Amino acid sequence: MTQSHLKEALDTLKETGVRITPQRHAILEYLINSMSHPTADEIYKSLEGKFPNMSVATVYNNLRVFREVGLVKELTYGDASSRFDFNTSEHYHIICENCGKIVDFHYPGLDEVEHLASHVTGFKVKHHRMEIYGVCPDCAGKEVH
Amino acid sequence: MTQSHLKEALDTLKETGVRITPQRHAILEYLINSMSHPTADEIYKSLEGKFPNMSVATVYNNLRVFREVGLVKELTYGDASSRFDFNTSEHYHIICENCGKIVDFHYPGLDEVEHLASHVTGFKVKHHRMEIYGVCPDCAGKEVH
DNA sequence: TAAACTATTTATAACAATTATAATCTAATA
DNA sequence: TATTAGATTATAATTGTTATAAATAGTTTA
Repeated sequence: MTQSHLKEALDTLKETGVRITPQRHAILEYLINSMSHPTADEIYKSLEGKFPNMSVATVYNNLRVFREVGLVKELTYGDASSRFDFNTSEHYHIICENCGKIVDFHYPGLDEVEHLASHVTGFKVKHHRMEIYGVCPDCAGKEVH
Repeated sequence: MTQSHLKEALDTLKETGVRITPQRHAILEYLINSMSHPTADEIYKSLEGKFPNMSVATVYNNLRVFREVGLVKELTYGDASSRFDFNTSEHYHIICENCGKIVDFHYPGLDEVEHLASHVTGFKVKHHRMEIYGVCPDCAGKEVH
C-alpha cells in the first residue's frame, strides 16, 4: 500500500517533469511512511543519517514542489511551524490540545456546507479544511487542571 | 451593536481582573469595528496615529491577554502572520484564494461531526474549526489562469 | 497623602521558521 | 564532449513573534 503510494507519487513527478533526485525520493518516502504529520525540520533531522550534507533549504524547496503538484498538503495550526501531510484520500484531522498529536479522521466530506457557503457568500468554492480539537485517550487520564 | 460589544468586552476584562488601559481600549475597539480580521501589525499601524509611542509588543501582549479571557480568536492560515477575530457568535470563515479576503459565514455548527470524531477516535472533543476556500465575487470576473 | 507594590508599556534584543542568493554540483541534451 | 538547465548546498537575509529589562502608571496599604 505504502509502496503503491510511492510509485504513484513518482509517476506524478515524472508526468509533471519534476526530476526525481535521491533527496526527493527520500523525503517522499519519509512522508508516506510517517503517520505523524512531520514538520520540515523533523524531516530534515530524520534524513541526516542518509544525507549528512542535505540542506534544510532542500527540504523546504521540495516540500513546496510537492505541494505545487498536489502530492502534499501543508497544515498550519497555531504553533510555530507548518506540518506536512502526504495527500492521499480526503480526510480531516483531530488534534490533541495536551500533547499535540494529530490523528487522521475520515468523514464523508461536507459538500452541503460548501454549497451553502457558496450560496450565501457568492464565492466560487474550491475546497475546505476542518480540524477538531480535544484531548486524546492517552492524555485523558493524566489531564491536569 | 458595536457599542454593546465593546461594553460587554470591557465588562469581561473587569470581571477577570484585567486593567483597562487606553491601549487595550483602542485595540479592542479597533478589533470590534474591523470587519477585516486584521494582523497584529495592521492593528499596530492603524493605531500609531493615536499612540505614536505604542510598541508592537503591546499589541501582541494584549492580543494574547484577550485570547486568554476568550474575547478574541487567533486565526492561523497558511500565510505568514496570524489574524485576530473578535469573538462574537460562532461562525466560520470563507477565504478568497485570489485576494486573501476573509468573510464571515454563519452556519448551525457541526455537532454531528464532533460526535462522530469523538466516537471514532476516542478523543474528548472540545471544539473545531473550519475554513472554506474559493474565489470571491470581486475576483471571479478578473480571475487569471 | 506618601510609600510600597504590582501591572503595563516601551524599547530593544533574541529567536525561530522560512525564503532568497550565489556558488557548486548533477544530469540531460545537442 | 560541451552546453545548458535544474537541483543542492551553504549561508545570509527576512519576518513574525517572544523575551528582557527599564521606565511608567495605577493600586493598595500604612
